[in-house]
Amino acid sequence: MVEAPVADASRPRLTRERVLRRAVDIADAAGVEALTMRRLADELGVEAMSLYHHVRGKGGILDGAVELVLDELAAAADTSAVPAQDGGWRAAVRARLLAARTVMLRHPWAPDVMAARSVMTLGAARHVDAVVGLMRDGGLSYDLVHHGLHALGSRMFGFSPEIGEPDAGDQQGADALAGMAELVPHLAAMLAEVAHDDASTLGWCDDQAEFEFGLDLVLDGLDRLARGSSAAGDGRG
Amino acid sequence: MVEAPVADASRPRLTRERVLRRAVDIADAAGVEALTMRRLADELGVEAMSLYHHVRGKGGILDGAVELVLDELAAAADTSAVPAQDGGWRAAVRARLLAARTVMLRHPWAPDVMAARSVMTLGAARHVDAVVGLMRDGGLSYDLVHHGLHALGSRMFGFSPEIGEPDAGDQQGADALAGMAELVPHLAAMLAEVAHDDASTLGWCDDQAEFEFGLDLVLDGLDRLARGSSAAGDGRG
DNA sequence: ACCTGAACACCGTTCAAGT
DNA sequence: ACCTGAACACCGTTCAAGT
Repeated sequence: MVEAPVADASRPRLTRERVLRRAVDIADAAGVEALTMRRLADELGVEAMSLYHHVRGKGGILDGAVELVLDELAAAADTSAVPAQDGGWRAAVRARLLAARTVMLRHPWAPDVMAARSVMTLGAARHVDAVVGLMRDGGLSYDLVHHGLHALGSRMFGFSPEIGEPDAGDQQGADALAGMAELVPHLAAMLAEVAHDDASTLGWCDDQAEFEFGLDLVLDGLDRLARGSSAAGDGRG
Repeated sequence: MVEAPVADASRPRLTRERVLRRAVDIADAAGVEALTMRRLADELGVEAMSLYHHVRGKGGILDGAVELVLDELAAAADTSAVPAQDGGWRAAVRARLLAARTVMLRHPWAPDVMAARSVMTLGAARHVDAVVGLMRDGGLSYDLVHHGLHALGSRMFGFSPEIGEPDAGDQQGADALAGMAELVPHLAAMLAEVAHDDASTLGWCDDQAEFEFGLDLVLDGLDRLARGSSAAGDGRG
């Protein structure tokens, strides 16, 4: 009746790999705030302290979980790669970042964790390295590539943080804005018109379309600069 | 010898305003993670529970602190406003977002809090409304303005989250990258060249210059689209 | 109405002890 | 080497009690 306390076949040996996989699963299903040492241990059929034998604490778990996501990203980018000559570096970079996005959409917590613990991990560096390689092969100078990485910002990893604009279905945000329509007339007018035009989405914004719009704006700008046709920044220096 | 317990002249009456101001001070000086109910109360010479009579808990404090920062932003944007006709909407938007940036640089925690608790507050809506107004007056359609807001992303509020690239003086990131130089050859080569060229900053990147580069890239792209000269996004739809 | 002290339900983590 | 239980030092917050 009493369960065998250790070396049970129903509880395979604890492993760094198993710990991190389960951490990703929890974050996917319930968000990072639900990813606690005690819950993670519990789901693995173990005590919280046992985890410390396989990972360097909570921080190590977050870093390791992100690294698993970045492995997924690398795999997705490989399978959806575009032939280099087929539209040039621009199409190749575009395809890679859209592939990255499909992975990040499966792990919405990953961007937040990457932002909070911004260290240059191997997985992140490899992704950036691939993009740098594509741009360089396309004839961009390292200097322009460098500016380009900054201009891409978080779009580099397939997402763009949406601040200030309510998401599709954000009823609370919609109500709040409606309540202050007379205080923000331009914004209210814009949203009224856009919401009316764009019946394809439930709410106001099609995140995927907006991501691609912003991405193309940056890639087009870089392409133009690479060709030397015009200078960005006539305002200052 | 014993201090008067209440109505002491050295302890002015607790007020929502005083609570929020002190919250901003703590976050500025020690980061958001140092902003706890107990510490905040302590610095105000009061018990933690007293705060609940003036704010709606920790969340209300964070929201209120951000709102104070946005008030500062509005004031800074007003004083550095550019005449509308002087370079058109582009220069006016540019000036406002650079003004926003100077404020956000004084409160580096604010972007994180805004991202974490993304509700459309009055202060945020007013800032966005001003930008929409400038663009609209410049002749952009509401539809283009809407896309433009998404493309600007967090640059709207004067910052751009830097993921994956070590900051200036990030020795740990530098060491990490040096250790995997052979695994990320393009990235290593780029950084070696850029670091050599750019002797003006201590580290690799001049954040202000990169912010302006990205901002100008987006504004130029929008301006070009408004003039109808070329389409962004030849890749898809 | 405003403020307090004790307590509750959580965190991540250290430590000494088990096998 | 691996896992455990109790404990520590924190959190935000509820509650009943004070003035």
